[in-house]
Amino acid sequence: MAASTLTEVARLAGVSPATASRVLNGSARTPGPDIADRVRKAAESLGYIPNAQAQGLAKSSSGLIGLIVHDIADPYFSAIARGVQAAARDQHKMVLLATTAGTPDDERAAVAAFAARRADSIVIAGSRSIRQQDREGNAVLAAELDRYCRNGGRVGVVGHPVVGASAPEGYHVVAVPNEDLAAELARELAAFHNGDFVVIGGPQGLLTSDDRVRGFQRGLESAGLPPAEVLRSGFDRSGGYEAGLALAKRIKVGQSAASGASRLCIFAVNDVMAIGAAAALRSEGLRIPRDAAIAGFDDIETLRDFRPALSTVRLPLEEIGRLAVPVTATGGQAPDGGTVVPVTGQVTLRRSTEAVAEAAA
Amino acid sequence: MAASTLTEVARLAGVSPATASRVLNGSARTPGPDIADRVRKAAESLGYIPNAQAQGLAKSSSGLIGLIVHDIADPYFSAIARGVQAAARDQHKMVLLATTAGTPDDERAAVAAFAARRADSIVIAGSRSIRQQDREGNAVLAAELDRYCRNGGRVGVVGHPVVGASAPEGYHVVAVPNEDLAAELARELAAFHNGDFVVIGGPQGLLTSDDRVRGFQRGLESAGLPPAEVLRSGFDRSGGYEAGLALAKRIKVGQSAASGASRLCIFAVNDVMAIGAAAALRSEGLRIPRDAAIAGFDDIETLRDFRPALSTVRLPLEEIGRLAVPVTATGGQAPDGGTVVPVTGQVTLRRSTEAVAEAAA
DNA sequence: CTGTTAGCGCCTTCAG
DNA sequence: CTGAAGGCGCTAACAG
Repeated sequence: MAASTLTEVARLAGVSPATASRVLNGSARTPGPDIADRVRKAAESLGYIPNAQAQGLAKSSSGLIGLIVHDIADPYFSAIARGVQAAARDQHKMVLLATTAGTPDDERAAVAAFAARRADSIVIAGSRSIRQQDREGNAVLAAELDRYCRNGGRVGVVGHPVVGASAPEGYHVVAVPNEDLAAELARELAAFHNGDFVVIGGPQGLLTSDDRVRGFQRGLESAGLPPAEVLRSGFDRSGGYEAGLALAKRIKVGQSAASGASRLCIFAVNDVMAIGAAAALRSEGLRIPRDAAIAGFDDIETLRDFRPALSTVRLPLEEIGRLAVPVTATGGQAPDGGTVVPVTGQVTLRRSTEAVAEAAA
Repeated sequence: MAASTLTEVARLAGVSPATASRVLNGSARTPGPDIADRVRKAAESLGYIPNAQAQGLAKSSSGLIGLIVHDIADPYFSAIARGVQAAARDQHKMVLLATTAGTPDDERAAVAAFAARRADSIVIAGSRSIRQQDREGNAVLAAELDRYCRNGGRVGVVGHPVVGASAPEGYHVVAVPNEDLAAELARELAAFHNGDFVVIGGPQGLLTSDDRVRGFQRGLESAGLPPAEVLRSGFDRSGGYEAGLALAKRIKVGQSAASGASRLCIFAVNDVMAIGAAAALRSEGLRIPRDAAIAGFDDIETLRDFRPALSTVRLPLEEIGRLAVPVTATGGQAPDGGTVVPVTGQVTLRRSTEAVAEAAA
């Protein structure tokens, strides 16, 4: 027993399918009140549910928003996803989810799949990469996106424009001032921290990571300090953990050697990495902020109860997700192309970078 | 410039649409090697992307899996979502996301929307509720789901069967032994904890919460202990926080009064609540496990670095998500109806419930 | 093995 | 204000 169709409803109501369509789905004006009522009753009694596929085919639009993330279980992405979901709801659309682990080729496939489903818009949340190994992948992805745009699709990007994209009018980007915020963080830390600085960065070429590293260095410089050493690792917790392990050894050596060894200040380019690094230090018997200061970036909600409270840069993740959804021409003007929406964050210093009594050693 | 269609590809290749369809999309056997090649080239050069809506309409199936969660930013749900996503990928399907805050009426709407899109299956991850205020909502939801099943849809449910559902063959449930696991947790805690027990439960009527509370009480009983007092609060962090605040006051009073006041052991019915409660205690100057022991449930990954490490019951969340996706008849047998897949968890005792040196006070 | 003919369910001109 | 007709892009029975 398949779901009932519009035609069945129309027959039951004794009207034509066209009329039924007009009353049940948004048309100019609902026909004669009495007729309309009859149709609605018929629909009700049959438990009629319009076939969105058919509607989409006929109108060539789907009410779908495609969302691409690296990993939906990563709190950074799930926070953004919440925002996207909220925006989708406001637009009376649904969210189609794709996870790609950041692989350009998977992303391309996701875009193609979204295009196949005639998604009204696509939101790409993952950080862009310009690693050598991703060169070709990026090009193909850009081509796919361009085509999607040319066919009338809208794409929203969090953070950076898509590398190599060239359909100017289709892209909408939420610009996160990663570099500036990282610089500010560095300056604020430099104001009272007087030991060395170390950065735990993600893989070189990951734009978000690169921006934050660059910004941090710039901040140090503007505070009259030399650039920090940069450790490279994975952009996730385990990356932070590994780097943390390496740093822990170094710290311990330093402590046992010169008694004047200064306390290290570690900046991990995102909170999850920072937590990993902190866990590593702890596992080596070191304590924060006593033996080292540490700061992250993002201000992940789930991590706010972490102790010592993590210094970080607060990003309005949910808002970012909401803003990343392009406004498709539903009512008024045609969607303006090439939009850039700026958001801002806030340096948030907490316990993990507090100064400690000098006489620790 | 709309995307190119199969007909265009066929024309360019000099064959009929049917033939083109056969080679480009999965049919019995790809026609003549030479023809096939020609078609593929044509498709390539046009950048042809099949219109999934049209395919769906023709085949009446969509390659979509609907996922319903309370909140995608909640780590419990995002972990499950990751599993669902993985299963979807294996089935070459995409995930449609809906978030409902647990409101039966929103859930009903989501089911209807999924049905409209002809989702091949629907996964409901949120806890069921039998609160009085949800009675009617549940009934309507059940009706909607039943209808969806009758029309050939498959539904997978995490935890409990849908309240009031009655299309036996369509439902597939991943059975989480919440009650048994909570009982085991209680027994293990009772083995070495000798103070009072308190439970921070979610709203009465939330099945998952109820099960865990009941199980915990049963475990205490089997250990020869009286039942624990149960505090009711929201099923989220702030619920745990509020309850924690109340408990903190109580603990402090107890400590200042009789010197023999025993240490409380708090069981919050999920990790997020436990973290909230712990934060509350801390904000009142209390320390864990010194002033109170605390345990949660779920073993949320992001929370594993929390200190003191939280005792909890490990649930294979991602696996649960993966298992919750009904296997639709893609290759072999018709999907077996009314399946119940059991999963299991594991009591995991950590620092937050450790015994402390007696002479704390 | 390929081409032709019908729809899938709906929306949207166009007549009446 | 309503009904009839055509088509959205594709697949699935039939013919040839």
